[in-house]
Amino acid sequence: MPIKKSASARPVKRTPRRSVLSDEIYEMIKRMIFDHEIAPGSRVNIDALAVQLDVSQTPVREALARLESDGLIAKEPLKGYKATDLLSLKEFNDLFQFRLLIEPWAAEQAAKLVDNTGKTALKAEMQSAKTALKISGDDQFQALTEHDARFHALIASISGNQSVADSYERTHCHLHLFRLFMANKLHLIEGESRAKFVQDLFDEYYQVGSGQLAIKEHDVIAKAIIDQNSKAARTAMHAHIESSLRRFAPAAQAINKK
Amino acid sequence: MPIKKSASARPVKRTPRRSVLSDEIYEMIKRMIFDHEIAPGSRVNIDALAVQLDVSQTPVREALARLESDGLIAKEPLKGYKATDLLSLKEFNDLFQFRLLIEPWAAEQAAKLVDNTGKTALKAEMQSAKTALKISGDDQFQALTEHDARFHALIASISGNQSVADSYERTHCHLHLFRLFMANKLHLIEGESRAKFVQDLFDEYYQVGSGQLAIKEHDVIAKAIIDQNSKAARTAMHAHIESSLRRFAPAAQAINKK
DNA sequence: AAATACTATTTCGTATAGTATTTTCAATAT
DNA sequence: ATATTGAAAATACTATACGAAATAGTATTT
Repeated sequence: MPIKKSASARPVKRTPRRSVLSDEIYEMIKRMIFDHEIAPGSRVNIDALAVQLDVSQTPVREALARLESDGLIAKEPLKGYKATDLLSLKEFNDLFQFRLLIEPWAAEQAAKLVDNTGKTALKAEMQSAKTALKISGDDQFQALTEHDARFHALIASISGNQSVADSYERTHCHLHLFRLFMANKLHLIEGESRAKFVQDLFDEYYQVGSGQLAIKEHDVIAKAIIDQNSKAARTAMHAHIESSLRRFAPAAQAINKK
Repeated sequence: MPIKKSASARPVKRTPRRSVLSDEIYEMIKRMIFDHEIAPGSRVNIDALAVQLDVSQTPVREALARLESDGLIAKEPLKGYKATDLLSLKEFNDLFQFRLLIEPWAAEQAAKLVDNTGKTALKAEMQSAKTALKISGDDQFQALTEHDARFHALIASISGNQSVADSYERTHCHLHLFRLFMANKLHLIEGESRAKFVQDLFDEYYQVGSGQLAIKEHDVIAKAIIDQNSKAARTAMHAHIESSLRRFAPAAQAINKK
């Protein structure tokens, strides 16, 4: 009786991979765009990227094709891929207008349809927000951004309408807003002599002050949904998005003015 | 006096390709999904597809990656791609609910912002609708579907909000609705003995009757926009989408009941 | 200085080989 | 009969090398 070849060849028999390389690469590249490792507007060379990530071109190409559909990477035929530019002021306003069309409705629906699972998830997400507030430095803004993304996606999901949830996800608004924030920050750092001072003010304004405010607004929304008060949920979401628009507008303007 | 060099040097040289192969393949595959050459829910074999289209796997993979982002193809890691299933009744309703959130607003904005270029484009599109009504048979439904897709996309574009326009395009609603229609038709053909009779009724209802009705509704919307009557445009668009929902609902129900 | 020609780089697509995983299907056991 | 098992086949995934075609940059000529 021969020894099982398959067993001897793969003695440990590692658990089957649940994801494929191209998916990981997709996430990696998205991450690189997220934190300016790939700067807005910069060229993306497939070869170089493949070498850098230590994979072949095949998964990189698939990832870039998906990122193009997502609107995070732009393709110019025969010239290559480049990271999309930062949001123009118009795109910024358009994006928030779009969110105003779907998110207040989503919050309203969520309040109508939420079940115990949804309520638990909402409470957990708000708990994670409180944790994020304890972090300090740049990481705090990133943590808050990620909470924000999850919070809004969660509500879209609880609304029960997949089309709405998908359309929200595909805006990648948290990614675009974070890029604006980072670009603004980098700009300030390289700026005049008062850069450090301005930066500190900026940090305080955006991270601590604004962060706490945003989370307070999230709290109102979450409570309204948990109370199944649909009108209050809609109103609170509307107010939150407009408030968020006002918070980010200076950064969007500064970048476009530059 | 020398002959214009740029003219003499270039004419022989064939015009540079404006698109790359993977884009053409993307369109081809989308087309194959559109008219059930790739049936809903069926597996998509990359190898076979590459052979069939007479290209290598690379452009096919890029196209499929994009189609997955579009939600037209689903990927299961290590198992491969498959065409998405037909819309469930819930997805169907969700989709129309989503459209109700953005399209009436888009029509309203379009009426406010439309310029002469937009008015001309709207008139041209309505003219093409009249032409489509003259076609007979199955092609008519396809022609009407394509007009419908262009009409709604045009209004979203005139609204000036790129986020809104993109989100509409990405629903690919005309594609999904056409697939529902075709599936229903195929189902009827393979059905009972009264199939032919029912089919004729169906044709008349959906193609001639419904087609003319849809175009009448488009006319109302187009006129409101051209008149820059924003409230009327919003109302007309809202009514049209609800009317369209009612027209397609029987097909969506029939398929889900099957 | 401007047009042209040439070179280098890069993108795009092909071809192929190898590995990992799923699927198929028949033999075996329950 | 049903379920389990295990090899074989099919398929998905990744790597790699190469070549054609377009673009970008440089040098040369007029």
